[in-house]
Amino acid sequence: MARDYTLHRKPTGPASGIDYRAELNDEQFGAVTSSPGRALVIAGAGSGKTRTLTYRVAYLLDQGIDARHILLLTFTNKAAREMTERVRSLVPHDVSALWSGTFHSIGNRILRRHAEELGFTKSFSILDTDDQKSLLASVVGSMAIDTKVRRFPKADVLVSMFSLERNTGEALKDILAVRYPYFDSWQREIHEVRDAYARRKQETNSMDFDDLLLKTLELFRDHPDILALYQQRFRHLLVDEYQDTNSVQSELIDLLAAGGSSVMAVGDDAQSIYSWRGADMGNILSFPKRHDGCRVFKIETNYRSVPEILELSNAAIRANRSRFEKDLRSSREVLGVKPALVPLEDPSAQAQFVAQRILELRDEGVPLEEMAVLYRAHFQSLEIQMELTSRGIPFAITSGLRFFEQAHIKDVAAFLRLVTNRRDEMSFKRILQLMPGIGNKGAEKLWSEWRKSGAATAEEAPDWPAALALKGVPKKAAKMWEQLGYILAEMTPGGSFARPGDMIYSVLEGMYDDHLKASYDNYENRRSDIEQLMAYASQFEDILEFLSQLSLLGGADGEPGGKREEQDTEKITLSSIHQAKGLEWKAVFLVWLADGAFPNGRIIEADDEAMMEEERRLFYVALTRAKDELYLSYPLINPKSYSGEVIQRPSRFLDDFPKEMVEEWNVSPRWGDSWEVDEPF
DNA sequence: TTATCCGCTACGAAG
DNA sequence: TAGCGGATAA
Repeated sequence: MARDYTLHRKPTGPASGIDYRAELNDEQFGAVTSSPGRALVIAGAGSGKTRTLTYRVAYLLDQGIDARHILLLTFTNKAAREMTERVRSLVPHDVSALWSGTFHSIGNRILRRHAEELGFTKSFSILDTDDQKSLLASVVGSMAIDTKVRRFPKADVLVSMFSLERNTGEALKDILAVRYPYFDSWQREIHEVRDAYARRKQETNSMDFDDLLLKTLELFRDHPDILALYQQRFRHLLVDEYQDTNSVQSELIDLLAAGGSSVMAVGDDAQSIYSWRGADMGNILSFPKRHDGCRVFKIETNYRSVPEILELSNAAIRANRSRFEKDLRSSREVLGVKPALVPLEDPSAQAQFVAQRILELRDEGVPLEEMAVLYRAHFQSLEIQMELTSRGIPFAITSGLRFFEQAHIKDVAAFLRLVTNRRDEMSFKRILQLMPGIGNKGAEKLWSEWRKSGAATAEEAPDWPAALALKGVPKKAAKMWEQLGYILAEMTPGGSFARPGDMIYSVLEGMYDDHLKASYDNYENRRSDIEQLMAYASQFEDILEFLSQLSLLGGADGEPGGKREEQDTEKITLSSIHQAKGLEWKAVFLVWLADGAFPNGRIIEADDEAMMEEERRLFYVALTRAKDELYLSYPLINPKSYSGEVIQRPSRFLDDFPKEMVEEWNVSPRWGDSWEVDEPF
């Protein structure tokens, strides 16, 4: 017989004194102050979703809930950071015990604590897409598959196949049949590659991004005692962007909630744009069914956009068949200016138009911070970047290549990964291939020597220079090889780990700086990137935490360091629509609205209704980012298309709303001068 | 086996 | 235009 006993912890702080009634509208108030239990909040674009969630956290704290009982899950690091900050500024409570983060980062946190139960050590490495590709290439290479006779899927295709399988829970066989019929004849081999890949990850003590979710789920399923631990701890679960959860994420929540915790899931079906990584709108639709006594709150007042923009958005999304009927009402006054529809001759004219209009808006008093250029895919920002640069307009771009995915950053990180996880095959080989005379094959050989030597799996820290006495080191590499021993020894003084920042210093000065000078023409840039990384690293005491952050933080919102002076200067934002989700600006330029660019050509070809509807939701997300002014533009000709000069059709999404909702601008060039914009009135 | 050069192709979104 | 795979030189 167990006895229930309650531990009364001292309250984490005084009441916040927030007047919830006054600071929230009725719809928000209802959700924020709802009693514990299960709740689904359907919150339209711009309706104060973040506000609702952060006030909910504040409300829970005010009710005397211990911060450590709250788990706040988001999809992006930026959202996590923003919410934590807003909560911090809202309440006087100490919230350091509150867990908030992306699903992946929370998974990582849990897995580090219990890695042993799954046959890993807590210093497991995290493989990014790049590492996954190399590992898969190595797996395929070792399997004697004759890729010459018939085309075998390339590593990046394999990555998406396996990822889709794991994130949707569908069988690989079915995924192949439906999405990759042309590889169906390789079915047996693909399954073998998948299994060998899983074994290699285990052997090398590494997890990929999908593992961070799936292994957490596995941990909970196979270890009821551990699950119970977290069920007890997290009495209040809050999930942002619930419509974008995939089967693994939704199951994780359901499992955690099964112990009787409260759950508040917030989302908007019209903004579900991640099905390509397994997101399933069905999760939000069936949420009330899966959770007993679930209450549904709808928040439909839009505070963001003027009626002209909101009506256009509503009309655009209405073209989708599968959606909840929902009409957002704008709380704002009619502005009297319609969104602009701007056809332009070609991409460079489009870039010039955007740049010129940005300057005009700034003269009218709109700060650069309040403007954004959005596009479907990163490469579509190229001309605009060049134009802004040449006109001296400062911009911040959420770049396609993340900071930590650049080769030189990954090279340096490989050293740190290797000292924390000596079974890290990818890092070991990566370091070796920096040396002259060692390529793919050489690295492979030395890796197996290294494994044979036993140092890879030894319990205690190796004497590095001695441990590296391996057979088969080419003469050309001998000098650097010796140097490597010293560097690794320096990184692990007395068998413990040096500080992350010092480790990077050792790598840079001990060896990598020479490599940079020898291999790249932009040595200075790369060196300063690494110095930036060093500065960022010195905020960390714990090497494992630093490496986790490096893998989990996108350069998009977490560019390490970020030059301080630059942060003060006013900048306009360039961003993909996916990354713009949840953000807002006074003026938004949505560019490249041409069929084939947006909607994306592959989706047009696929001729799949569901995919097209998701694309349209993406369009909707873009439109609803704008508060006051919206410019929809497209180039008529694409001269840089690889099939030569191509005349483009305007995006089919532009047909989804009546022409009267926009004002068409005729832009004509004036030569020898800047472009002139003829406004109809 | 590695390093380099050259022609050909494809150009999606994120943790 | 970069990023590759294949061919060739070292």
